[in-house]
Amino acid sequence: MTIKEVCQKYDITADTLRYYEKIGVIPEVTRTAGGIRDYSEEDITWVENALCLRNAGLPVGVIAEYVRLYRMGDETFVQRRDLLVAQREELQKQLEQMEDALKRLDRKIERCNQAIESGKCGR
Amino acid sequence: MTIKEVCQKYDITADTLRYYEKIGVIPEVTRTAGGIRDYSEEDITWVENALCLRNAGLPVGVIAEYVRLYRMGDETFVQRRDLLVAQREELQKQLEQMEDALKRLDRKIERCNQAIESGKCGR
DNA sequence: TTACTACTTGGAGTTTGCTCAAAGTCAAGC
DNA sequence: GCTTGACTTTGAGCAAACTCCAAGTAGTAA
Repeated sequence: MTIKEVCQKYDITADTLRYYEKIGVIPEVTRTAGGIRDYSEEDITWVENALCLRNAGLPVGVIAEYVRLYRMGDETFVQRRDLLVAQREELQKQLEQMEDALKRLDRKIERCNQAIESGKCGR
Repeated sequence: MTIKEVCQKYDITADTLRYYEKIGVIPEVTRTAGGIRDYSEEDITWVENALCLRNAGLPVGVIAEYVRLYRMGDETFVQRRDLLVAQREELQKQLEQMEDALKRLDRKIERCNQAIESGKCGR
């Protein structure tokens, strides 16, 4: 799969894909004889992993660190778990804050709607 | 309430509070005769509002726009509601992505734990 | 009055995460 | 063989959200 196909599939730019590879958010991608990226199934899986975690707000440095540990093999299971657990906690905290904000937005929306319905809007 | 007390209360820096005021994320704060900020109850409520929405990831520009509309009075209920609803949708989407990521982390953590328990770790 | 500290402002600097540009390389079609 | 277009690299540039700094002022304590 070419870089173009991958970025169309996931709606990201080729620059971002190359950037992720450069900083280790995904491992080095398979290349053709000519040096052109040719994403394998496994490469794609790494891309999906990276996008999922990035969309959830995990810093690229943390994801890169996880990938680095993963590629070091079986000795790093404990470190990997510790990293993952720490990120899980961060994410959980973030989720709670977002639920708070959602409630706050809902209350505000409700108040706006009441004002609009009661004809208050625009005097 | 002085700026120092406010930033201790909410664990943010005075620079951030001044920055929020400057860009309109909170309205202009009450001052003493000498020009020093003296946060009123209402000012504090605005600070809490700003922090809640910021912690949930809303851009400062959007929060500032809401504050601007709010201060324009009753004519802006419809615009305010539209802004809030749009942000609510963003937030909802983000929440779903984070839940996905949480599941992904949990699966990874589980796999690490199994490897660790089965003595695979460290050979 | 004189220190001293905490505040003030405006503006520059930092970090994160991309994003773009320049210059060169590769592969396919004519 | 030559052109074309998509790829390659390196490095600079950019936006968001702070964060820090310098220079000045305000209020208190001795």
